[in-house]
Amino acid sequence: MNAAEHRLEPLLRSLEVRSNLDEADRQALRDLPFKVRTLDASTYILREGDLPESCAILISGFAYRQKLTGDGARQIIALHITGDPLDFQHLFLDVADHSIQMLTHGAVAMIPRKDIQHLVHTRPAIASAVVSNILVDSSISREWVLNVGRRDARARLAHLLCEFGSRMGALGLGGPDSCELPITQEQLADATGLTSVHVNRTLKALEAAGLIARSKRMISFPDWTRLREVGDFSARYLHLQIQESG
Amino acid sequence: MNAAEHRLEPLLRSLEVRSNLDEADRQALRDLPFKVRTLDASTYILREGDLPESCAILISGFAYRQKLTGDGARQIIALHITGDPLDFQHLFLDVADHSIQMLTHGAVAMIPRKDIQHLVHTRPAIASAVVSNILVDSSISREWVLNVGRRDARARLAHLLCEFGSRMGALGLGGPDSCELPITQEQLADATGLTSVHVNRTLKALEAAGLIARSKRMISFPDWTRLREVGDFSARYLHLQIQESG
DNA sequence: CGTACGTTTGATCTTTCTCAATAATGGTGG
DNA sequence: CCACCATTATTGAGAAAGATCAAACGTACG
Repeated sequence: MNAAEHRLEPLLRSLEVRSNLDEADRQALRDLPFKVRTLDASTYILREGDLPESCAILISGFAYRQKLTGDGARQIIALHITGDPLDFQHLFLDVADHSIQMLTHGAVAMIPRKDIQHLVHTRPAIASAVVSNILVDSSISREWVLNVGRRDARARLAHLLCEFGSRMGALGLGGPDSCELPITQEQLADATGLTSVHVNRTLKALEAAGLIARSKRMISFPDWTRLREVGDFSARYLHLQIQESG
Repeated sequence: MNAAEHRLEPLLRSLEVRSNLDEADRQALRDLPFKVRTLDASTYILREGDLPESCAILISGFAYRQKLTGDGARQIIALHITGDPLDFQHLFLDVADHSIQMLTHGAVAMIPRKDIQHLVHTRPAIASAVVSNILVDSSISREWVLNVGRRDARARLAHLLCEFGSRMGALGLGGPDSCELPITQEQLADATGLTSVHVNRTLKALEAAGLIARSKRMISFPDWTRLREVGDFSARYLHLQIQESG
């Protein structure tokens, strides 16, 4: 990363995956006031029940959304990567209905609600980008319901990995056949509605079948085509403007 | 229902559950051009891959959203009741990423995209109501991920029934302890990620425990408090302005 | 070099699925 | 109103995916 790069540049890249902004829109976004908070892994960005007054944008690292059942079981609801807006929801709703936590060390830009609201009201292209972002998050949630509800462990994990790889690829993070995946097997279990033990066994099976390879916090996809088949993955629901191989 | 009632009145009631509209907003909505389509149960309103040019509002009956896996397993992603907008998503995105079907016989009002878009651009309160509706659907999807991913069959079904009862109650459809539930056990299975056989057994168990009672297409809740406990249900994620007992 | 966290493995148990058959139920034409 | 058909609900028996419990193994880091 260019040391002099504007801190909100990842947000622009993320929005421009799906929406067209002109130079004035881009500049208006760059001119937003914001505070950067550097956060360690597992720090809460937002807690269920909060009434946030500013909007968090993930400008480096990874994060996730989660909900808990009454008896403490955890479900990860979404994964987020550098550039993702985490909080557009609270431009329109008051109470947070879920929590957001850092997955890795990273940084977040906090932008006052009213400043983004002002841009949304004055710049149609930005309003459209904001709502599109909200809608794509919503589409991903629906796909997760299908994934958790109707696919077996093998397909479920393969699908999750395909989604992650595709989204990383669309943002230019990670090469065509490998990317960073800094997540524990327990978190993977919480994202897929499985047990960490079963995730471990299923991951090993995928690896033995030559569909993935793991090392440290990286994952690679030696046979992307077959991984997509196994995971029953089609990228349509991600609404990427350029439909890629994944 | 008043025979002379405007056909879009259910939409107004639905939006006003969460958003404040003034009389001019209401009139602008009533003045929208639309065509009514009467539809039988299981008719498709929208298919995955479509590029809809108009926006469907459910003005009577029930509908559901669904996605299919590659090998034909079905997951119901959302249930919709009279008054629900089914298609606000396509004011901003082009390709449908899931299908919508009628659950019962009913009717839909089709409003041209551009006419709603015009209202959204000129009436902030309507824009806010539209986006809030989208966000609440999104919140419900997240809760469904948790429900399907981390609750056992008993809790999962109880939760779904609580959600349905609460939403019906919020719209004034159905009394405090019973409402219409015109859904087969197979559809209930597809909504919860279970099998119809298991849904049947679980439903009977809930009934034997005195938590629900079924007859024809009605369901009643003899012990709402305990049903909420069993279903681990809290209505926060529905973002109802008036927090009710459910 | 020890502690904490994450991964891996084995053995056993449970929930839920699958397969298969039977009973209700609702709607239809006569 | 009745006989018939299609759909939906119910029940039983057996199988399987995944959970649970418990322990050992690696690895990073202070």
